[in-house]
Amino acid sequence: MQEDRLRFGVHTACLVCPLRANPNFRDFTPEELEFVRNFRSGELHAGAGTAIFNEGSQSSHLYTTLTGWGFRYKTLPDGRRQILNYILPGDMIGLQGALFEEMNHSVEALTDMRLCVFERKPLFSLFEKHPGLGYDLTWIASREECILDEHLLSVGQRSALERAAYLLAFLHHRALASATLSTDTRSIPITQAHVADTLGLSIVHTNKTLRKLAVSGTLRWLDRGCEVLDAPALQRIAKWTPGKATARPFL
Amino acid sequence: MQEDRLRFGVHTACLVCPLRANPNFRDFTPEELEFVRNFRSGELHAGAGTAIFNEGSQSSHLYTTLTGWGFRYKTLPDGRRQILNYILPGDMIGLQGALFEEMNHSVEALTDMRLCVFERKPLFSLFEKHPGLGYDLTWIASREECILDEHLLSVGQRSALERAAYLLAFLHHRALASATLSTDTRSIPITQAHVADTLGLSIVHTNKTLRKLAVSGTLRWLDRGCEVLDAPALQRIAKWTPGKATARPFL
DNA sequence: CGGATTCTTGAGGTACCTCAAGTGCGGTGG
DNA sequence: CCACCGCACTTGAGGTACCTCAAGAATCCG
Repeated sequence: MQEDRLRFGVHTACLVCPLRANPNFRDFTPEELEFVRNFRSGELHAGAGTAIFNEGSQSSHLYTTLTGWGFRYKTLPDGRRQILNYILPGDMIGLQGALFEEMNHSVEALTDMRLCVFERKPLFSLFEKHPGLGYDLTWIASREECILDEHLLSVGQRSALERAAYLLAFLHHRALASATLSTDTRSIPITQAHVADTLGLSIVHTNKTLRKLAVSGTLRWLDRGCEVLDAPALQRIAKWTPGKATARPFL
Repeated sequence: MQEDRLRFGVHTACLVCPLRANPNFRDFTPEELEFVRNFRSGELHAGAGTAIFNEGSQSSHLYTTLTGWGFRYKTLPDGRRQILNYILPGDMIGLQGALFEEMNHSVEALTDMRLCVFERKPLFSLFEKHPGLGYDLTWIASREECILDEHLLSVGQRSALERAAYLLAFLHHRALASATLSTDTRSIPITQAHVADTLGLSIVHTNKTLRKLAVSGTLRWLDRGCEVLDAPALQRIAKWTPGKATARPFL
């Protein structure tokens, strides 16, 4: 929450961008790379627990996640919180704030995060000069929509057990796809309170539900984290299968 | 559901497009209008109840809604259905199908609909030749994302009464914004089964909840339709306020 | 007029909630 | 070093919001 945990770092070149090394992401043409390098205005470090965006605020920046985990959420006036989606390396943050007047959701860092910073203003020139990148932005927005569709199906129709299984299968799948699990701690860095606020369940019931999954051997709960042991079993319980992955655009 | 209720109509010019006459939508430049006219490949009439897209299918077309109501939904293997969002005049259908391999939701017509048909293939040239229209597509995808965020908050955190109030306030607001209420029948053309599948509630409980709203005088339920009598009251119950409207892009 | 669909209402069940207490761990300060 | 605190997780007991089953009334359609 503390603003002082946000700090801007040195202007590292895109050439050493950890995302470009990842085969899950698509390559830029040299011209595109050059444009993005200029578009980019710096790097930001956000400590775990830091607020990156607040609902209702205006923003002159947008970010691409380089490392770390975060989440998007909305709240009701009385404090009820709904987590909308999680943010992993390669994900863009704040596109809504760049297109509309203000953000209508908040973003918080789950772990320490490294973010690539872009100015909001030259966004339109991106569409003018590099139609391919404009296309990518539409692609990115559409992909987020797909994920939200699936979450809505989950919260609206699935039982507590199915929902929990879906969420962890989903996060596990995404972590693998952005190659954060193999390199990093191998566990998903969330608390049961996060799971509860994602699934629309109480913390108590979330705990009992996760316990069931743990005794069935499909996952293991650690302190403030979860390790998925049997992803196919979780997918079967949730009646969910991940979509086929294609080379993702980013930035 | 019957395919024979889908029929392609004559190629009416964009010049008489009912959306362009609506002040809620933004104007095209003459060049953009000319491009869109060529991009457009015809018009489609879909009868009430017709399936326009099916989850998992591939599509070579995308549509913009000219008149009528529809809805997007996903289902689980055992038949549970989640309605994701409603489709009104000016809304685009099938963008996901154009960007990804296949559709991951279905679309069905709620009333008779008139749709403007576009080919999927020349979509990229839209980004190349008219950056402004490419920007608009990103805007449109982002707006859908905003709506889904709010729905997710609703289904995950709001009580049955709040959810119902939110949904009807939301639909009422959208109908006004696309000017379908004043001209048309003035009522929202859905059944209580649709409301139930949107809110993640059973039909029985949905009925009892809507009844409460009806006796409090905020709405009236007609046969297969709903008339909103006191939109501000619904918004207060739901703890929701519509975002400020700006001139919307379309096509 | 009959059949299908939608809406309505009651009665009983259950999945999830709230309240309440207790454990274990990591961090902080004396 | 230990005492303390706060946070995350755990577990039990009782309550309630919503569900399922069932049946009836109203409306539309062929």
